[in-house]
Amino acid sequence: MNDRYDFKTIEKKWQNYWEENDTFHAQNDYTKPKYYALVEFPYPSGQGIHLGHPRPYTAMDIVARKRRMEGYNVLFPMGWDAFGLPTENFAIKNKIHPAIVTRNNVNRFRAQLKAIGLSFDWLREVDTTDPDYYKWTQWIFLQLFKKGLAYKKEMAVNWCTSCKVVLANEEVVSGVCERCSCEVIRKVKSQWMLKITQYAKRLIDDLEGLDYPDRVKAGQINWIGHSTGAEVDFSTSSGDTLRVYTTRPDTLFGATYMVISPEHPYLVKWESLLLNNAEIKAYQDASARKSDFERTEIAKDKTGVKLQGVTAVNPVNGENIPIFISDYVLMSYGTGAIMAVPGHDTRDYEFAKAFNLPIIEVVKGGNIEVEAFTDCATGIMVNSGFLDGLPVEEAKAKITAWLEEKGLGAPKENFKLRDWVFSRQRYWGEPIPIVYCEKCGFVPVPESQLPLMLPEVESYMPTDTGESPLATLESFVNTTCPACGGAAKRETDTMPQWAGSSWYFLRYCDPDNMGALASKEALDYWMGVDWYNGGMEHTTLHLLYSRFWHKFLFDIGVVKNKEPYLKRTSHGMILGEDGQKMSKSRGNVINPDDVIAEYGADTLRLYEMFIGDFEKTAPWSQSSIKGCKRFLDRVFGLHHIICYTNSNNGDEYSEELTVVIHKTIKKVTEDIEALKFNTAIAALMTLLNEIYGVGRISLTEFRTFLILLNPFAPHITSELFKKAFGKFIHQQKWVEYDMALCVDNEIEIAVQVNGKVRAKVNIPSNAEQGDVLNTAKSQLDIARLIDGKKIVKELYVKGRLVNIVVK
RNA sequence: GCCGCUGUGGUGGAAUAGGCAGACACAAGGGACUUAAAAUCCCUCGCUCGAAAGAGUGUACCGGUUCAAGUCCGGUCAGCGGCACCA
Repeated sequence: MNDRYDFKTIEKKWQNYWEENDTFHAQNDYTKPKYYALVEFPYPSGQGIHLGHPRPYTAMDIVARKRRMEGYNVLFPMGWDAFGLPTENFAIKNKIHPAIVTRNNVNRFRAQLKAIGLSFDWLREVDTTDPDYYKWTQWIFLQLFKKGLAYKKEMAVNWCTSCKVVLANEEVVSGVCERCSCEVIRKVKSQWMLKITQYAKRLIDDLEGLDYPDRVKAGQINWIGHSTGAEVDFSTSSGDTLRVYTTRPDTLFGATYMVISPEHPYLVKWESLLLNNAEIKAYQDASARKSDFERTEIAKDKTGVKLQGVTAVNPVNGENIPIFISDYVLMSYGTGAIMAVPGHDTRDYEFAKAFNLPIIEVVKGGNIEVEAFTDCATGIMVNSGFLDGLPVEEAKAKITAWLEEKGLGAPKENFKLRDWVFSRQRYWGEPIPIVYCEKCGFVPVPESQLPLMLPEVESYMPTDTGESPLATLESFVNTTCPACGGAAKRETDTMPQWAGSSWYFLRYCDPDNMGALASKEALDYWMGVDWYNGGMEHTTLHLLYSRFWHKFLFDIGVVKNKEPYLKRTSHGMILGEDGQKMSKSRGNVINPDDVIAEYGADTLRLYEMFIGDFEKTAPWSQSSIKGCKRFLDRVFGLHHIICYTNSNNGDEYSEELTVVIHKTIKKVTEDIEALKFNTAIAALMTLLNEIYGVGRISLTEFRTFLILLNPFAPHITSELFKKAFGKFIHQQKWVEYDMALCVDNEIEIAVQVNGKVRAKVNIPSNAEQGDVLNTAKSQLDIARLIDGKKIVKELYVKGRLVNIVVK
């Protein structure tokens, strides 16, 4: 036998075997216990996979392979989130149809993933750009529309000047486009919206009981931004009332002015009463021109204009107070109007200082000469009439009840979450299946006509008017109204990339179903996803969107679980060798294809898992990976020391290895579940070192070792197992350990005097405390140290150490 | 500002539930084998003093609790990620 492990041949051989035999195809055998392991499907970019892809994929592959050996019917699928801008931009630039670009990219991705030896069920592959798939994306949209959760609205949207496309708030990062880093401005457009806000409360509440990392839950809760308070009506001199939302109704006595958003309809309605319309108009224009980002960037200096000609009345004390417009009040949150309490709100304080407005202390505890006092926990009400002397929380309840009684206000909860802007003016997305008829309004395309196919166009270029390229296609646009049969026009916007990924995990359950997004039986059996691993960057995007869609599908009876994912984990990023994010511009990109060519897929897998804590970022190292290669070469070399005769130990392990093997089984079994792949591998390395220390390995031991290593390094273990046992390792059962055999008979413990280790002694692991202490004290080093001293305390921590405290 | 997280050798990182800090690797140094190199094998490897035995010291910093603290508590500093005029 050649001593060097020929990974190129062997890995290819097993990949071919798995492929030809559909080894990892999940059968719809509903009698077996199921396990659904899911990883986020990739966007098949033109660059192929990068080193970040194999990390989560290998991790869940390890879980999937282990689960199969544990007897589960495992669904571990893969697909392509293939609609999207980069493909479209590439298509425009190179004059190739985006569908062809997609097909090429997908083929490359698939080949690359297969070369890693991932045990995906390739018979269940899905592609969001496949009409048989997006038919159901459109179908879900229609259900949303029918339930009033999809609506069209004229609104200021985030407009990327380079992509010429509307972006969701979530896609705007620091004022620039998440994808191209170009400027994002505000532009008024008519957009399809999804009412995710209607699910805001449930999206928070149902997080309870889900096995998600706290940082993910906290991220979503923050993003949804729930608050409770009250709405209060302020009468004004126009005769109209202005309604405000406040989380601090207790401070109502301290409200010395009001501020409304520059876009507030009050300004239009009462324009005739206002004496300084020119000034107001100038301010409105200035803030309209600012992007959301600019508006929040200059947060430091408060600006605004006082309305001349109208005033408001504070409902609790009847005081006349001025009304301002300022862009620190957003029309999109609450009522677009606030009562300003400068004594107890930092922003109001700044504004009051800038405009020299009165500041009244109504909560005692701080120093409002210096800054606003905002602490709700310790403050006591003052200067507040019937609220005086109450703690803040009691005052909130009392004033809210009072307002309700007087008909001036009511309790109210609010969310920062906004509805989901669902329109994109691009070609490469799912057409929105809606027809606009002058007579009937927005009419859904009949479900029997789905999929509404993406038509062929001459050019995919977005138009300068901001319309989708589909708008230039008269044969597509002009149609008849499904309701009245009259002339009508099709919607030409397409869906955002998040649409297809909001339900793809359902399609995997039954990917070829032509009559439903998946059969009821398949969904009932496979859902929910038992373990979903993916990136932190999707906390407020994909993860939130898909939870929303799933809840909707639950409400209309399509799925039986109100939550799609039972358990969510997140992996850390792989950085370049310089500790920076890998990027072409930094020149620190390492190509997985090259790594596989040089070291093999098993080594890549092993190193990706060994590199560090799975949940944290880790820098790649071209030299550290060699350790994993060496390990596998040494595993291959085990055939030199196999004891084939093996006559006297049957199913048992040898005396020298029994404990370390049981310990390793326990460690690997538990560490995989806890995402501690790095220490699981370390334990296998330790075991291998022990085996080489002993100098021989029995077939039973070899078998156990290979099974433990198999999820991490499936190719080499499949080969060695087949050679040694003539069987397939993926058909074996996972190995078990005996707790009683995880401890050595004799163990070494530390002996401390006053908390410092002064000696080590060997004791039987089951020794009694008294015997251990006597042994410890009889040690020369210890006897010397405690001689003549008074023993204050003696402790024995079983199996660990002895501590003798002396004075 | 708010929320979440992190800080351990030359490097990546270990350390159960408060119980021997540095597992497992990488790099480095020394040695064996080799004409030589690669590969492989053996040894050393936190820091200070010491030839060694050994002693002292050490988990960002300051303090506390404890027989015992990387781990728990209080405070400080530094860094990372997310949100950010949300009333």
